[in-house]
Amino acid sequence: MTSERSAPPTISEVAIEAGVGRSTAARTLGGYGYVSPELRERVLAAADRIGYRANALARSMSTGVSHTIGVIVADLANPFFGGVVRGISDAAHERGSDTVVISTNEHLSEEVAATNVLIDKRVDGIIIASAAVDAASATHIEQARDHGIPVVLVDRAIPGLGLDAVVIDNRAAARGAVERLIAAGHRRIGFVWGPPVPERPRRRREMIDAAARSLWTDGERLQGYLDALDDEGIVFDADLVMVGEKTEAHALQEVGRMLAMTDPPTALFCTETDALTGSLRALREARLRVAADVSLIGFDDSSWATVMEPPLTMIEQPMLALGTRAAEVLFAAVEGQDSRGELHTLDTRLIERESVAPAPRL
Amino acid sequence: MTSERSAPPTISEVAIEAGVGRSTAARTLGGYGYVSPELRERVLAAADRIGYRANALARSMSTGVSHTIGVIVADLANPFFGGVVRGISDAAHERGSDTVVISTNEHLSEEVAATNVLIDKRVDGIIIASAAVDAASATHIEQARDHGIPVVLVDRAIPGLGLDAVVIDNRAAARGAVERLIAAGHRRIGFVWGPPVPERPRRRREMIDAAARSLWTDGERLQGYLDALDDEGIVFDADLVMVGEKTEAHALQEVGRMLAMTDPPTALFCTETDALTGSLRALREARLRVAADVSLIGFDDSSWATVMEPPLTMIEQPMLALGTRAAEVLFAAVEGQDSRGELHTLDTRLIERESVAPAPRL
DNA sequence: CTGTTAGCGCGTTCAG
DNA sequence: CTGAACGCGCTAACAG
Repeated sequence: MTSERSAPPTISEVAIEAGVGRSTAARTLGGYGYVSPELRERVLAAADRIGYRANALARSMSTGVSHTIGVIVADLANPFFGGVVRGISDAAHERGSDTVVISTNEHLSEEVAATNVLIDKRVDGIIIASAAVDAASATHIEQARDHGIPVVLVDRAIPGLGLDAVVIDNRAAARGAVERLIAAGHRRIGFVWGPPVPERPRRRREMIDAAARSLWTDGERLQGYLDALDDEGIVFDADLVMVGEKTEAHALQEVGRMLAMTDPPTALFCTETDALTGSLRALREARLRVAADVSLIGFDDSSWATVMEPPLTMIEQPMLALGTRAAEVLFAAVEGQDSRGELHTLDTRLIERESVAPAPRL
Repeated sequence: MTSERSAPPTISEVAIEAGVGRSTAARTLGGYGYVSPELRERVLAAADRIGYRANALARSMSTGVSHTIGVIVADLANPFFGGVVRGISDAAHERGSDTVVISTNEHLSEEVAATNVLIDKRVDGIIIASAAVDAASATHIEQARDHGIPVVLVDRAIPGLGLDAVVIDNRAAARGAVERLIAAGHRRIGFVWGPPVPERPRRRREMIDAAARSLWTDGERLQGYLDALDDEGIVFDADLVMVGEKTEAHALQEVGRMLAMTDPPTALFCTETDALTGSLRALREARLRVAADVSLIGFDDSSWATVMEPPLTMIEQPMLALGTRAAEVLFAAVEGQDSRGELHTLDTRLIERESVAPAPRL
């Protein structure tokens, strides 16, 4: 109602309008130092009369804190990351900070660029679900720390780097799910979403290494799968793990291949949402029913798992909690508590529904 | 490898390290003005020797542009908004800007606070899926404009405010879906996700107004539903529209109520994802099958709609495109083009699958 | 308790 | 083509 599009009012203009010195205005508006009730009133009145809003940039310049944290994930449109980021931003908001989010498409180069941008913007801290799999490929993270910016990892840990990480126990979760399948009598269990390599590794070790090289969580989940197999003395069959591009389309193809084997899997463990939908489509194409013909357990509980026919047994990840916890750990670091790269592990839950049935008799 | 945790290096330190004047360093590092190749080299070398990174805050102070845009949505964890925000941030990234996102839980008060924060941070522009339903409740948006910050609306328009908005044609989309149902012979069609009022309005006008008062999209979709009914001369039955809290649990309850009527709906039009899952659960509880017993069309195509049994017919919204388009419109405004509050309408698509079957004979 | 003064790090005149 | 000086809006020590 006042100005048209001139420069926003500054604290000096408020001071003039109120007829006081700059710093008196600054003190009341900035909420620090002492100022008499009368002047205080005058300043406040003047401020909103001319529509004053503090310039947070200028404030950050002086104080050195931006009240902004940075978040780097692979893809914000992925509901998992959407949930995590929401958790982070809620916790940040509670502490008076805002959140800038950058998606990297799982490319390390974009992650490095994103980190630099956040350093430039002088964010107070960074939370990152990194595509880096070892310390060697995480120099950009150390660079942030060199600039005095605390970093905490979320969803994915990076071994060897002394960094705090908030994660779930992927290995134990996977193991639990596969054990559930084995308990139902299954011995041929497909693993959907394996290492993204063109050539199928034949040896266990190679398989795990290949998976881990791509993504920390992938390696852990595959490990858990093997743990369960080992415990029950089931021999590992490399042909039962999906290999290649991690897309729904390719999962469809790989599961189709498995189903066509002479000794096909009677159960499937899907480590990701797209792996699950791909598997479901493969079953449909093969005219096989969930549970009745092939049992199934998925990762990342989604609302729709409930309304499927039959309802799907899933491993639930606490997405929001991963985010809020990561933010809490970050703020602790921002406030000076330097910690020794702990691994903060949150619980998962196997939600049993009806997609696991007893294995068919031989 | 160099500093421990001292203050980040400034441009002056680079100048000293390179043995040149401050502004020579500033010119090469800032990429403006002329500087001899030799000195240029020296400066660059010195810069990365001491790990210099420009302070974007200081730069913004001088230039007045922050290379940051703000986004306000109801809930980032909602896959729809996740997609929209991803689209926005991709487009912004392409133009060298970053994105700070704030969730408001659909509360106007939080939206106002969020707007103020963004004004304070001097973002270059704001994109907002507003909870405001009319100009009177959107004063915070005008305030942003008063501060010279362009604003564009996404997903939801606000009538009466001369603001650019990037939306889909909700009314036409809803109408198309309902017409499809009518074409299949249905005449008793339930509308799931109606006005969130405790008391069920009996008159059409009241019903629409109640819906529109809560959310612009809700009003439009209900209008489209009525348009289709009118066209085919089907009488409106207030008992076929859900009323009350917009949650999956309540949808379950309301659809259960409809199904128990003496003249129950033979088809359901669900305007939201949670409305859809709620409806699906209600059908399951009533031991009714999708298509065979009750036809169904949903809004917001999701990957899982494909793997349901039967696959679901859905209205697809271009989430990413909504975002990228909104960002483009915003940047046009940032660069000075002032436009006259246009409505940018993107296309939706009715994806026909198998959840619509002919209505049962009477 | 209030006003004055000096920076924060960078962009941008303006002389040399 | 290079270096010195001033200002962006605010905080923070300092006198009065």
